[in-house]
Amino acid sequence: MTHKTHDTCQIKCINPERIARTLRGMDASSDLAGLADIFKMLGDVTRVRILKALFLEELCVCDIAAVLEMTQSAVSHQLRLLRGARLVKYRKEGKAVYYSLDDDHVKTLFDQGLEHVQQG
Amino acid sequence: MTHKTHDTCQIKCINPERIARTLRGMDASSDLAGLADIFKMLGDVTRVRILKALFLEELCVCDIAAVLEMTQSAVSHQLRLLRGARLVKYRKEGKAVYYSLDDDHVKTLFDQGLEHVQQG
DNA sequence: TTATTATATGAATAAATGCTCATATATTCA
DNA sequence: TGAATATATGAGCATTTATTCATATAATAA
Repeated sequence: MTHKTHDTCQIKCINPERIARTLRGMDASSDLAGLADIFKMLGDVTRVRILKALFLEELCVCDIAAVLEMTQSAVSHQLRLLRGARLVKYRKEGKAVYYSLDDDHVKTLFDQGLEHVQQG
Repeated sequence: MTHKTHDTCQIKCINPERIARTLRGMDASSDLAGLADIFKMLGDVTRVRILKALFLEELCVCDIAAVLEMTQSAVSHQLRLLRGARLVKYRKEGKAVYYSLDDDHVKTLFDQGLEHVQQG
């Protein structure tokens, strides 16, 4: 992921005008790295399954673990990432922590993604 | 990524009915792994930048490399993945290979993603 | 208090991933 | 033909990442 590119393309390029034009368009587009991060967050089977489960029903951590047939620890680690991305919210009830979709934010993210890739 | 879960959740779970209900809903939802793969493909800055550039203009490989300030090799490797996901198409012209967005397929993917995560 | 239960988290590990380097495959041109 | 150009690709490497294991934190119950 983070091999920094040090040197510029050495190849004699075919069409400098096209490159310049594209570069101007690229500058205009704001945060492509942030956009990639959004997709990266959704690009994991476990996280997608968790989101799907939470779409169906509010669940505590050990319920999610049972549904996915995974350890509590693995689920908890992924929930932390989803929390960080504000894709899920939670409430405490005694010892249990109940997670649910943060619907508005999920929708916002999708709209952003759609908008970006479809028209710039 | 591929640490297979061997044993089932050992914790005494809080609500078996909720788990059963959720499991029925999960079964109904088809290909969550495929859905995650779609997002994974879009979850990389280089690939997002390539798609953005190709949204703006049809470009040959060395043009893309110049725009992104990356090596031809790095770009070519990513183009291979994008080709495999049918997010881009290409045509040959002499020595050059011109890439462009496979718009219909990009749109289809987004619609699928949206549909899946938003309602099931 | 102590024991139990539910969750969170740091460290370690294995697998995946993106890039570089070298090289192979076309294609064009002299 | 041989040289130059454009692209593709395999191997190797470093980084990232998802999981496991052990343990910490917090809440409840005895």
